Amino acid sequence: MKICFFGSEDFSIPTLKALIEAGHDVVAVVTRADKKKGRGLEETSTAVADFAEKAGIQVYKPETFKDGEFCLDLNSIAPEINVVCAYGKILNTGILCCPLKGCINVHPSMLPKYRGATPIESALKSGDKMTGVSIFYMDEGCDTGDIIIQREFPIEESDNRGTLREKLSVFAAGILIEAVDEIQSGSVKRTVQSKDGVCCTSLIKKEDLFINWNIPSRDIINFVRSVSPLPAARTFFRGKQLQVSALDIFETDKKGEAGRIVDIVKNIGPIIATADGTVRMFDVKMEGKKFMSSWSFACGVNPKPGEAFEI
RNA sequence: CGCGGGGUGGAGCAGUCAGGAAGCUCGUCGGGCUCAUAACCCGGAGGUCGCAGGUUCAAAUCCUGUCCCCGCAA
Repeated sequence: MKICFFGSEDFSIPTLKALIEAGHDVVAVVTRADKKKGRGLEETSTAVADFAEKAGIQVYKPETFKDGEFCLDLNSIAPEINVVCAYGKILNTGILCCPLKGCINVHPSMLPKYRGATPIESALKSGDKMTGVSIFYMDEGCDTGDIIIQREFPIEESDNRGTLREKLSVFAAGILIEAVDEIQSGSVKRTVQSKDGVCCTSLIKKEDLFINWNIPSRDIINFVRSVSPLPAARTFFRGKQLQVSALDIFETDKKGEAGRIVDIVKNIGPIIATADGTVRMFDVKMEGKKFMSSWSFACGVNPKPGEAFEI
């Protein structure tokens, strides 16, 4: 199949790779434009762009679709289908309608659940035990199109955003190949999305990264893993920002108001009160430092029971 | 030249502004207490204070250069 691939993140790469390895003719890769990024604000291309260039595929980095310029390019490329996987931009009608056999998207959730920008994070934050991957025909709406294949995937207790994204990216690649094969052979079936269980997700804002200690332990733990290792959950201690990698419930008799340290346990570190119990931290990162164990943090900073983590 | 923080015994920090004998919480080694202990007490080992120059009677501390790490912002 002659395919034009749209993707911008690490998540996109296993899918792109699978398409190439399955012998499909990936004629072009479209990725987000280079951005100034990091210390020193150097222009950085996406991982997808680097991968595609190594594979010798033509790379496009359109700034916008509004001027119709890229649409002309795409028409001359004339792919049979567009495959979109974590591209990061909304495609307009011109792009969607260009390929004869349609435009399909890889979405890491069981649609119509968790439509939108942060399906993986939302599943973790909700404490779900299962999530999945949906391959669907794109339409004008946001993740509302007809489903081609949908398959469940388990979430482990130990998973966080990083590990689950990685697993799902590989899982998704396999399913996408099946979907493309069905399209190629003409055996593809379309299923309209259920009207029930619709649920939309939005981007995670910066202020959403701060830990609210005044909710149940389980919810805090799930929240922290939904943003770990990046962009990482934050809290404040003595006016300085701390990043926290992971939390777990730690039973103790000591009590305190939410956010306060109730005890310092040797080789574990500070024990912190929540709305309904107490938790421990694993690794923490202070401003200007690298991640260190919670116990190292306790050795260096010497927190006292009664002190509070804020915001 | 986007803004900022940091590199101090094995770990994590303080000390730097107002130069003058290397500190704190741990770990480690030896001894003691104890039925016992990851608890407690006593004692010891371990550091060219990132690297290179400079100022000074004297530099972790001031000046210059250099390498590495991190946060913000995007």
